[in-house]
Amino acid sequence: MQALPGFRDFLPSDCAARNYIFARWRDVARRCGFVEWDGPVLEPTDLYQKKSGPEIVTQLFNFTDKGEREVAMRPELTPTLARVVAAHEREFRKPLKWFSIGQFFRYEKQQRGRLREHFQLNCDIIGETALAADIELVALCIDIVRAFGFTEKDFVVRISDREFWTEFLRSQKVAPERWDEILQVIDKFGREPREKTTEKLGQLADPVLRILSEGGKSEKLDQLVDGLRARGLADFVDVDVRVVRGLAYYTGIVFEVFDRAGKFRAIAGGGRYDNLIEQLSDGAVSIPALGFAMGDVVLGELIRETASAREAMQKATAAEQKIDIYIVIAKEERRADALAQIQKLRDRGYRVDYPLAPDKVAKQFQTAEQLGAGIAILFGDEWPQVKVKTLATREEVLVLHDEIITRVANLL
RNA sequence: GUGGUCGUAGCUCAAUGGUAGAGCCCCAGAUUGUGGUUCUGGUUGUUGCGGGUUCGAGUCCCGUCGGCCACCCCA
Repeated sequence: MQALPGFRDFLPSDCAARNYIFARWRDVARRCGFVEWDGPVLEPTDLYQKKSGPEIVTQLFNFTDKGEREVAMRPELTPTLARVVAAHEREFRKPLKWFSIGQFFRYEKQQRGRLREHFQLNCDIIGETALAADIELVALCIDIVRAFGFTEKDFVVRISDREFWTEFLRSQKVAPERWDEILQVIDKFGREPREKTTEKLGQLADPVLRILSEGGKSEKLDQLVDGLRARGLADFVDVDVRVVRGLAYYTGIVFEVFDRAGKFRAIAGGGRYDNLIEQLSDGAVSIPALGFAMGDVVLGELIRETASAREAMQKATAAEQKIDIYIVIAKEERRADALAQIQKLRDRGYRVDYPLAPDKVAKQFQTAEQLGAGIAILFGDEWPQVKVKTLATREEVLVLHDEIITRVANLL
């Protein structure tokens, strides 16, 4: 038996890496004033079918439950967020700055960096129309990637604005019903043959291709970059109007994070979705919002393939997995005394381990070493004294058992 | 979902169509209370699974499942 395709087992080292990622996500988000929340892993399929665009539906991990309900494992958090905010927004002062770390699912053939399950950080700002919110969100996104040891040489945030395109389409007198379709074509630009793009755009082909090749400019995008420059983050961003993102609900600024080498899929992506909450609440609550998501899979790959980031992670996870004290029971008749001390040490907050079954002293020291213990305490013939050994220096001192705590406090 | 490619021990990989191996890991020892090194010994495989060709298949053919890559799509 093995795990289902696209689902991962997390062995201790994998879990350590995962916790390392979560810890940095959480730390930076909290540092920026975001508070953590979460929603259900299972949602009504309708939640996604209605508002996320038709593409998403074919890739849902969905089924009919025993109550004949059509349900789906959540593929993303934003629809849930919109629902929750619509229901509870009056309980909070605006703007809300919320983040969440959770597992998400999709049903599609897996590939590298693309599984059927992954963990994602979501950060959203709700109830603020000012561009300052967009700047804050992009800055947070940059700070989070930086927290893993990456620099402007390692990654870039490509920023665009859907309004840039909607204004263009309005100026070209294109019917609003066709906007989403044309944005999809722009999104695919570069992944599709040029002739196919031209054909789909029809008479819009010339102006659109001109913008795509010359690059677009807008006052809003300039202001956004200025805001980031004021924070010293301008080197992390590139304005690139080719970015529109696949989801239909985005209304303004959109952005994606890529590794500079272009080797991986997007590390993160997001944007403004000012109408989504109103749509999902059937017009009951109208409140602007924006957010981004960052997955653990691509980020983890980038960490493992970047020497500095990899070493930082290894150092942190090694330290996290180490224990403080290993208890060596040299004489089984001292086991009860050892356990009494173990309990005391653990109550003091030390990480303490010991052999569950009788074992040779040599083997016990080997185990102590392997577990990364700072010190070993040997219980044996010296009782009521014990030997406290600093493993790194091999120095050993005899202390009375009721002085262990103070001695240990000095050594660790 | 479509196409290509690969699948051998827990891991990394060997083996002209002719008896399935190595290293690492793990376990146990080196006269019984001291760890990173060393030495000795040991466990582990229906060669992913199921058919077929052949005197004989890990090796060739077909199917299937799984991994990887490209497409599709991207939250």
